[in-house]
Amino acid sequence: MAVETILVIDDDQDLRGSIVEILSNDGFHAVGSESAEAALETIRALKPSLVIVDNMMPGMGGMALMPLLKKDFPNIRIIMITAFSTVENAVTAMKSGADDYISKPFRRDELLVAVRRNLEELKFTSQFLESGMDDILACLANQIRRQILATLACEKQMRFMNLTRHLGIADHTKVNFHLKNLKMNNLISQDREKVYRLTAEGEKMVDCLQLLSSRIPS
Amino acid sequence: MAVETILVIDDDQDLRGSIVEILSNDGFHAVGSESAEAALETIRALKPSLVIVDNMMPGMGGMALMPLLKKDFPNIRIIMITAFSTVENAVTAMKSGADDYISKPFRRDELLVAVRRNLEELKFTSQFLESGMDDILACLANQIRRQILATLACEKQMRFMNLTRHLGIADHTKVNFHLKNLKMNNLISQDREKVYRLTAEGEKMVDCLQLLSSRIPS
DNA sequence: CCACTCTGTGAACTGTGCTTCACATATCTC
DNA sequence: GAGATATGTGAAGCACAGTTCACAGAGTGG
Repeated sequence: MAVETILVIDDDQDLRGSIVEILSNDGFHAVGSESAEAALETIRALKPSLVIVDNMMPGMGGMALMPLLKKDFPNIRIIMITAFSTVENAVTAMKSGADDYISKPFRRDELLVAVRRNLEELKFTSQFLESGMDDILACLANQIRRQILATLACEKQMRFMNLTRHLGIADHTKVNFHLKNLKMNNLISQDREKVYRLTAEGEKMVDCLQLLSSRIPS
Repeated sequence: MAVETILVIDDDQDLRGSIVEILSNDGFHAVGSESAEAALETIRALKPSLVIVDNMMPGMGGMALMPLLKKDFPNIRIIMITAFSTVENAVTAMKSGADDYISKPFRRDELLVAVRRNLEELKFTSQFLESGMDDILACLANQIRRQILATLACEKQMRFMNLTRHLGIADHTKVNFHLKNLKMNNLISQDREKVYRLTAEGEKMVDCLQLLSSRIPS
């Protein structure tokens, strides 16, 4: 999370150099690549957050590169440089998978604005991809587990069979199954005396659930 | 959600009557029942929020009633009246599934405090059982669906194939599957021009997810 | 009109989450 | 120490979510 790396792909060395320079001066870690083919390796090595690519290049153009890129690195943002400011170019750029585009010729601040905007959006969307998210949400998407959390939030601590009776569930192994799940997700813990409690994270989730339930239309 | 209904089960008519009176005077809708057997029908009919039951009764005692009750109506709270204030009685009461207990003899305010506390906790825990909760959370517990939500939150509106390319997913039918799911849960909508957008509820969920992700430890 | 993209449906397959049952160890109580 | 209760494991089965594939009507552009 140090500095954002940006890869600039353009066969025109002058343009490429000047883009890299502009970005570098603005505090980004910018790297250039003179062809799409060469870029693929660089991307694999550097894992840039953002790629700026010219759509008109000898060999593989930007249009062809983008599907490949999106497929292997879905969370890399792509800004395409289109030849001239025509609606048509813009549309085709977006259609082939670009997240944004700028048209030649562009000013320094046009470039920087586009870059910053896309990095912002990237930060926003990548929040939703955080690894733990799936597990936590799947864990919460079960009535019994939420009931357990709610109960522990009220009673602070509880033993196994006590909890089972409290929930009115006949089969204790069923409760055990869900307790294990909650434990795996670090929402509850069990001390030496076998007493179950909410963890700090568990309490946070209880808060979140309360907030969520207040937002769900009845 | 009008007035909370409370069922009082006690074979002692004097005690039962006075409890019902105390509760009624405090604004609750209190009903009496003279045996556990008779109570079961009343419960089925009235769906009370809370049941107050004496554990020493001819016929089925409170102890025997509670597992039955919890099984059929897991979200009814049970307060047990124990004969005398002994630790032993309290423990066995809780062990057999009571949510709370009061010991004879008790004062008016002891009763009311216990009733209010349990109704509070009931309100809290029943939030977590809301029907829509399972569906929404299960819907959010999927990376692709969250990605779609995030994308729509950024771009406001998007067509099908545009979205598909943006996500970098090769198989469009896969995206379609998740879109359908999101639509079913009213998080996104589609107008006549086939443009997908977040619904109001979808936007709320995006907010919730953002909040959630900030609370999950990296 | 032909070709191509867009948008979507339905069926087959697969993995996994949840439940249930049978059984195994502790732990407590008398 | 014997019997009950508490706590937990592991395997079998079921249902369902997610993926993939084959296909099809609707639009669109040349």
